[in-house]
Amino acid sequence: MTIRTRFAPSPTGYLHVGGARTALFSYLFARRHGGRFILRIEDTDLERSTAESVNAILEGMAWLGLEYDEGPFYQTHRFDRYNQVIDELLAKGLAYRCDCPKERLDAMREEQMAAKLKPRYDGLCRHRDLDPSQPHVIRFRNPDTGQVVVDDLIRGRMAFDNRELDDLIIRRSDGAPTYNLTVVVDDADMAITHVIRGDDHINNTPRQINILRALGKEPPHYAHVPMILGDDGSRLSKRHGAVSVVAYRDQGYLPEALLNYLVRLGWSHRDREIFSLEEMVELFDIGQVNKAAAAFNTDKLDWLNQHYIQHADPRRIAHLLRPHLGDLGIDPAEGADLTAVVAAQAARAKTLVELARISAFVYRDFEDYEEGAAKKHLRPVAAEPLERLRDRLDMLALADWEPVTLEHTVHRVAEELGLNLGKVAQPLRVAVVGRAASPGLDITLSLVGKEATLRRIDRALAYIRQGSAGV
RNA sequence: GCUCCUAUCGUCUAGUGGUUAGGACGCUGGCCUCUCACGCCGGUAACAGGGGUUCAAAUCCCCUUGGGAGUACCA
Repeated sequence: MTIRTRFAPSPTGYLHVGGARTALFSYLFARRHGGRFILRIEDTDLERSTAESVNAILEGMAWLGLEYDEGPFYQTHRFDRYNQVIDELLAKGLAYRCDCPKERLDAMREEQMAAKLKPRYDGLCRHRDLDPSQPHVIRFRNPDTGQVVVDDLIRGRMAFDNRELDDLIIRRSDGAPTYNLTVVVDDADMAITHVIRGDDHINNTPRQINILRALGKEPPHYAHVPMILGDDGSRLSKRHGAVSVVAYRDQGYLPEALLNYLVRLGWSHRDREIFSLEEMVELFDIGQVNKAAAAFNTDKLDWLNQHYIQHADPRRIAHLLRPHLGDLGIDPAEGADLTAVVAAQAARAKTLVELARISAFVYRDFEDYEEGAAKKHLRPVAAEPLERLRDRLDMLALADWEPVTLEHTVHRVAEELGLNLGKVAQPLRVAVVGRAASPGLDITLSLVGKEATLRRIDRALAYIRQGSAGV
């Protein structure tokens, strides 16, 4: 039998990292076993579902590269089917109409809570024969004895007593079916073999199995993956910074970094940390997934992102970097080859945003010197080496403006002046970059170009003289 | 409240009765070095508590405590 899994988000917000991980696990499990991965949009809550959310989810999935084989299916397109099932349950006496007013239900709940009981519908309408033309909801007649046993792929055996459950509503008074009914009908109709979802659904599982059995279907296998918590161990929310997958993209994270981070949240393979999507597919084992919730740690995500920026094809990174440079008002077409810039800078940035920020100097003169750097390196003693550098560099032909010659020039100036290389290199670096950190000077100068280099050295010399005059 | 799930370094995890409790991020010492990174070498730090079972428990059982979820005409 072909393995079939599904990701079934409800479009009431963006695709967040917890949902993305659930989707990833579901995707990996299907791919690992040569099965099919299905996307289903659970939009039966007409009030809260939006088209924007659907788009955000689709966009997030596409960015991560989690391709689905079937779908997206929309539950709102399947109301006829749900009603057909509900009518069938009604006809078999496995469901019934109920017109209990909200006030009665609320009062009952309060009484039960006060008596330290679990709030449950008391089944008042179970044996009443209501007029279908009057407003009503449909409730599922849940078995009231016995228990439901679930052999969860992640948690092992879980048992629930039927007497803890009550008769849940499967169709609202407005005629719209509810989640616990639709999910069961769809999973059965779509021949889902493995339901992989967040563990917030554990408590729904026995109800769904009961409905499934009433329909004469065999339940699928279940795997409930734990939730993702915020940095501080509390429930993940906006307060913890980015939670939406697309927001990570906008902040300069690579999809492979986020996927790698998410897969290691709850799953591991020996001592290994780096996994491509293909490697995950090859090695993933749902039974190996951790049972406990995991806290999201941005530091580790940053480390992975830096790793991937560093090891990816610089041409691809260059392409992805363009919009971030654009955000800084820079068009890299008007300067050094962006791929060369990426090759020089990749090891220095945790995100593409940072990469753009530390590379801006290649394409335009910086605004101000970094305070500490100027104070330390652009002092009067730096004037002589800078002047000498300016002369020597000016003498270089444009054709000689390349790393080897440039490095040689800087070394020669240091020797001539009898100075440590650092006394020459650092003032030059601050003069050209504006800060005390950059790639090797040979590369840095070659990227910046002759004209801008000389211009910036002049600017630094003026800065030094101005500073001395003020003392 | 009730039901269910859950518990190894700060964080992510390895571990399935016998280990000096391993790795990774972070932090930190050093090497490399024209700076910053990268890289390399080293250090820091954990079995929530209490009872059992066993020759032997991080591993099995029970209780407590902590964390999470559900308890809707949300999904």
